[in-house]
Amino acid sequence: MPELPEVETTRRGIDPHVVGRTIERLTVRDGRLRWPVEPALPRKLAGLRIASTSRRGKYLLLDLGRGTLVIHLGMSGSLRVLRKDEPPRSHDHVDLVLEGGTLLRYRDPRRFGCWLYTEGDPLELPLLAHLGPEPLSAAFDGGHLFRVSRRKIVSVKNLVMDASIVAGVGNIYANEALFMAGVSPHRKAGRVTRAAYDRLAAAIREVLALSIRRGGTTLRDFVGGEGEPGYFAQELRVYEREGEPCKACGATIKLSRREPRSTYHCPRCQR
DNA sequence: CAACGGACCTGCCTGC
DNA sequence: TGCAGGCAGGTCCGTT
Repeated sequence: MPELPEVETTRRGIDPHVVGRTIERLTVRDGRLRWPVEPALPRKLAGLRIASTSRRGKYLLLDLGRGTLVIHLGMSGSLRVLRKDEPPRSHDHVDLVLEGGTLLRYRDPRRFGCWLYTEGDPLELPLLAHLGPEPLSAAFDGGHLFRVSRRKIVSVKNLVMDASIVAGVGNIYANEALFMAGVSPHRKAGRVTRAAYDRLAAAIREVLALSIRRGGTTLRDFVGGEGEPGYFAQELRVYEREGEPCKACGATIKLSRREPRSTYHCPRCQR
């Protein structure tokens, strides 16, 4: 479910409710996530204070002073701030109970997410260390995409969805950014020009930033930290618009399932 | 090393 | 109505 804008929306939603708060306890109802939640985690977290929140790609980081909690929402995860007496529902696998009447509740039906804790530098975890630049940082631009794509035969869409190339771009925003840049998702990455990569990098930044301003994209079940849906779905130009007219030229939006993920594009606007 | 497919899960929708 | 099949916002890992 969540790509970078949804994770950032979640971070912004929970931040004012959790920063400065002390962890009373961690309740793990079902620790069978992507990697099992370590049994010692509740003991390690109790009494620690949340100093700040941050994000790297689609990973959410809670700085606890002594260590860092690293949370990923997988395909179906969400985090919400709730009152402590709110009864848990199905798939509410983890509660971070805070002093003062609130808790941070993690729901993840598919259990593709994770809760990890490290006392070292979280950015040096193998999971995070190989991530490419943050798309909203100065380190990410068309030159970067051009350099890392030479001689590659994967499609340009698969290239920008590779987290080691650029962090946080998933299927929705890859489709949207390629449309905005006028680049066909099916082109081989190594054959895309420098000028097209300049447009694509700009489009990626633009679409992510705009979606964050809209609170992310809610297609089915995404909610931010305060339970609110995101409103970017109404601005999608190609994603899940198969058979509908292109908003720019009127041509029919095409869907291809020949790639691992559904790929939408306008055959007239994107070359 | 790059590229690909399978794997991990549940829910929801479609079509027979 | 039931059930099989396909699909969904992610991404690691093993095999070519």
